[in-house]
Amino acid sequence: MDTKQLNYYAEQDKILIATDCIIFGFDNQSIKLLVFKRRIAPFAGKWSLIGSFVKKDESVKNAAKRVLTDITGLENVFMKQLKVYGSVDRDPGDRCITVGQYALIRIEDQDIELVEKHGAVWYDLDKMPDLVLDHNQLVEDALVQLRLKASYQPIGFELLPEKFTIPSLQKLYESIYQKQFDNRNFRKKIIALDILTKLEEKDKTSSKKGAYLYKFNRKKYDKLADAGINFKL
Amino acid sequence: MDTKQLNYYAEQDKILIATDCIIFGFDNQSIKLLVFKRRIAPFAGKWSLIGSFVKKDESVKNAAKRVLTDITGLENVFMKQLKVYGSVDRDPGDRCITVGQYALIRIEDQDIELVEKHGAVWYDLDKMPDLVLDHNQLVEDALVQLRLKASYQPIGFELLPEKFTIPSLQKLYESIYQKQFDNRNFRKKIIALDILTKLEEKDKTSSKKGAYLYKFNRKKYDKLADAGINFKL
DNA sequence: TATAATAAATGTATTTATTACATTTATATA
DNA sequence: TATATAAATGTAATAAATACATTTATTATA
Repeated sequence: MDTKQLNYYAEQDKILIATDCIIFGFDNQSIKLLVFKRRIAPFAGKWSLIGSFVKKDESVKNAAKRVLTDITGLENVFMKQLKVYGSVDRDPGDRCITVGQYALIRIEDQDIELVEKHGAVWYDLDKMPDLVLDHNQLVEDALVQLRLKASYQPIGFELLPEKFTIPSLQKLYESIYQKQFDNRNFRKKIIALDILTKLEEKDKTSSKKGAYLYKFNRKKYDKLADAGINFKL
Repeated sequence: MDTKQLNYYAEQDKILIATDCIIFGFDNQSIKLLVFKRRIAPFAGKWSLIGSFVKKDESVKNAAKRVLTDITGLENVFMKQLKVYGSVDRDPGDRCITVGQYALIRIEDQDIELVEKHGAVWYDLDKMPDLVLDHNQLVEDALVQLRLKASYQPIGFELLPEKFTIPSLQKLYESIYQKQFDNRNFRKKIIALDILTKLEEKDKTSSKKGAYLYKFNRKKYDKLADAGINFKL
């Protein structure tokens, strides 16, 4: 760093900065990712994460929120920074760094028309098409991050409907970790967290007996999210 | 995202991008942070993290490496991305986003002359001066990150000398978490990780009895760092 | 040369969490 | 009323975390 003054900023290189959203959604069966076919050259027509350049008068965070709202119609979505991808030649279009930001949404809440209008498609993790640039890497990193997050914070609030069953919460975890858990132990563990409120109602869409619906206790949930847990499955 | 082609990139805003290093060091007693007095306006003369603008022809990672080497003389330092700070008005100098990157170094390895030449100073966490811009926030976030990292990966390799004692490893953890641990349980737990090799030598600088020196078993250490642990203290 | 002072090293019993594992229950439909 | 289906439940065994006090090796000093 030099000792020049005042117009030091003016002498520096300016660079394109983008953000790409890794949009996770859950439909009570499995976790999915929203991607679309890129519209701009190079690689127009190839599968891509959904993103945008960051404008000079908006924050990096708001750029991602704008993208999310444009595509899904949703506001106040849970988003978290993943990582910056800043290598010199990651984008043949021009020197451009991107900030990966992942979002967690309830698929049922989306504005389907908007999503379809943009040609965006939900893919299961094990059926993801190949993506442009370093986007496969972003997805892989986001999954690692999501799994890590799930191990020290409760998850589900952002991905499940207001009322949900324990079997569907288990499906969420199984889908994130891509493995099966023992239902007795899962139930025991999740109930021990003391963040669920059991309702009288049952959901009978997936069995004759029906499964009791639960809600998250938002206060306790947030408290745990803040304090951190040790959730090993 | 629009559907224009080819020179779409050319129409986008370019933005200044910087990186700021949160440089953690350990001197066998406590963990410290390296800061210096900022040289450029605005806020010249105020305490600041050490950083640089990212040049068009270097990666974000290499910009941080360059800073580290310039200041400490060290190469191949452990560095990890923390977060992007991208709000519109974080820097009154100009619209500028910064990538926080934290480094772990052994203080004893530094090139003291270089460090002093730059007017950089090591501060204990509880004695840190107030920093410019959002740098206090970066430090706070880096600490949270470091504690999180320490809970799922072994740490110490990058911060301790090649040979070290268990009491000094404990001091490192205590310094990071800013609390005391029971020495019997700490020893039990760290030995159970099976990443230490006990040497015949003793270090007698801090007691008459002397404490046995240990080395990390790099292979096992890396394997654990990769696989992840559950290190709760 | 014996004694005091200092930090290092060590073990155990108790509590808590994790794991593995199989049966019964409620309900809709045939 | 029998059948099929997923939901709900409990326990014993093992492993991990915690709380806690004494002995040891050595140097410096009386």
